[in-house]
Amino acid sequence: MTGVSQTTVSLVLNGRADGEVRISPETRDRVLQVIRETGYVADPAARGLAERRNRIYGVFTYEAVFPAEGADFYHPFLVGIEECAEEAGCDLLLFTSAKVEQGERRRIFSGESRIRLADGCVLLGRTIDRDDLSRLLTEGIPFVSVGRRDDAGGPVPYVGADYPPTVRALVERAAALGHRRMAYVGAGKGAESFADRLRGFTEGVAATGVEGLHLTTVDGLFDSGATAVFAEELADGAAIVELARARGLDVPRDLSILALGASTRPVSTDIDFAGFRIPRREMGRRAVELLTGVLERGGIPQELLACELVEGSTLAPVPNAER
Amino acid sequence: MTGVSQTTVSLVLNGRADGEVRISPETRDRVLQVIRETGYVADPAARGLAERRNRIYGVFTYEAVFPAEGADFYHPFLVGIEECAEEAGCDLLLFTSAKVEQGERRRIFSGESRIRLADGCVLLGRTIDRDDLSRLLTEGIPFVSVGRRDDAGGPVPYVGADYPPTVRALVERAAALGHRRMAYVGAGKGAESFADRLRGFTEGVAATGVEGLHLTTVDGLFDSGATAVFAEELADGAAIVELARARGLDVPRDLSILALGASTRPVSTDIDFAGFRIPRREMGRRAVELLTGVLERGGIPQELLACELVEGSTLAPVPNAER
DNA sequence: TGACCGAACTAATGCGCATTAGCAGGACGA
DNA sequence: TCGTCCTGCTAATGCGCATTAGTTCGGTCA
Repeated sequence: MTGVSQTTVSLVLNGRADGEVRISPETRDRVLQVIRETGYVADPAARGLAERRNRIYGVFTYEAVFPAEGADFYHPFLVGIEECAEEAGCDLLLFTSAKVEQGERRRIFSGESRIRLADGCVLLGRTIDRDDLSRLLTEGIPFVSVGRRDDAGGPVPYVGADYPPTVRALVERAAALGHRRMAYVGAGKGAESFADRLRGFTEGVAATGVEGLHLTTVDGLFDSGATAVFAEELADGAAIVELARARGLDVPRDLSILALGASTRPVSTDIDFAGFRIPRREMGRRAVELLTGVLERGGIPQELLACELVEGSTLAPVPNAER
Repeated sequence: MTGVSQTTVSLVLNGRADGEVRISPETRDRVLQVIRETGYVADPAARGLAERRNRIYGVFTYEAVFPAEGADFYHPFLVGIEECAEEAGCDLLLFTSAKVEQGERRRIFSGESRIRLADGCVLLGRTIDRDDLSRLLTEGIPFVSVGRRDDAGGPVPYVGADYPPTVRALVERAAALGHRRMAYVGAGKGAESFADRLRGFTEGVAATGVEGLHLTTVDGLFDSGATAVFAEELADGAAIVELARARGLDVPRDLSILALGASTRPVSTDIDFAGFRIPRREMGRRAVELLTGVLERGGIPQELLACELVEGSTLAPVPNAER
């Protein structure tokens, strides 16, 4: 339509009137005019193939991004991810095609993995398959995990929540209120986040010189003599409160309960737990920022963000305690 | 590595051992073996370029897909969309790059529209720009709107909620309870959904022979003598309840209030309104199904799904009414 | 007048795949 | 012995762009 070559249009479209190549202003205007009239837009797929980048950030989750029911642990992360992707001018790709079989959870590398459609990828999940992680590393696919991850055949890029000092601070806070016997209820392993929380608890106990117990389940909790309980997740905390009340105990007068972070399981409680706030939105934002950095400069970023302590109403001084 | 051509690998990869082309079982197995060993996966971008399809469904929303605050009107739609995309084996692309300027809402065609990255697109929004719609039509981009849309230079493919008969049924229900003077509060235009609700109200009023008023705002509502109020949105209903109570009115004893569908605005109320349930999840699912149909067979599907009436606790008989 | 140069473009190539046409070689029938 | 057909494969092309290496043409200068 303009009588110029495809090359010229491409050049004009990308504003490449710099040193190497030159286009006369008249030609440029003419091309731009036609582009405006016809509403021509370069095919992003072809552009991506040639440029070797698609301006797409992938978001991988093992479960549905949009959960059908109730409280959504991952939502705040996604809010941050979307905000930051918007600023970066990238689209977000949700790997909904990664379903394996009915009932099974998604897999990053399942058959025709379409992960390479994205320039890079943000990984979301309480745990992430170690094989998936190590394959991502060996294949050199740029990614950032939301949540700290142990090495998987090499260091994993992540932005996590800094649980150990946070939990430790909570232990110290409880100790300052006179608690001398505390219990951590939860696996303390499996997910990195659980291990980190238990570690913080252990450190805090050591630092304050109080007695610390680690119980895998609530069994024996009420006979343990603990006056402060650290629940691994919010849902655990809610369950413990229920049990305590059923035994006629008052929370926090008779028993203090601290919930370590939000819950990855659906839970409905309006208890204002003492504990901390995971900076989920910030983590999402930061993950995208780090991913952008990885794409531009490479590297294996590893960051931990501080959690904000929450006063709550489930932590009280030990009555008649000798301070 | 196998000593065969790229063509052969492509053929094996796609299981194209049918009529036209044939590959000997030995060769096939050898190729598959190497594929398994190396973990080779075809580049989806190149594949997309050649195949002219990406197995990506786009999701366009004018606001953030993951809203930062509170109640999320669009979430249930997205649940359905994700479910169905998963079944179709497609990935979902969120057009987060479509941001124009700080504070402005997204636009479908802004500069470098990347919408063609998707094979087709699902549109979500209370209203959708008419120019955007008509351009989608003229450019022949496959899409399905969630929510009925008026023609925009041609019929628009959509799956909507069937408001008119639903609202009409509510009017009849109110009439059966003795209400003889009813008011519709809301613009009744702007969005197709509002127009449809008002239309249903008007039809219902005509069919039952009661008096019907249309008020754009709540001004004058309490002097109108209406005993049943139809609020255009949930948020309006909540506001009206507040106002009524402030005037010392009891809902529903003194005034019945019906909320027409959920709210596109954030609202926090735990009132169990009489009204109906918009089948949002189903609409999301159906939109993806229809989009798949459009991609395979073309056409302009237009569907309306029935809404389920909700009994609620804000609709009561008129006291001392002559039935 | 011819060598040289820069400005303004374009031809050609490649990105990594899918697809089509065609080729080599063996079997088979006449 | 030759033509034909079938099997099993590959060369070549194109998808729509970005990019590189020219090419053309009109000055400029010696």
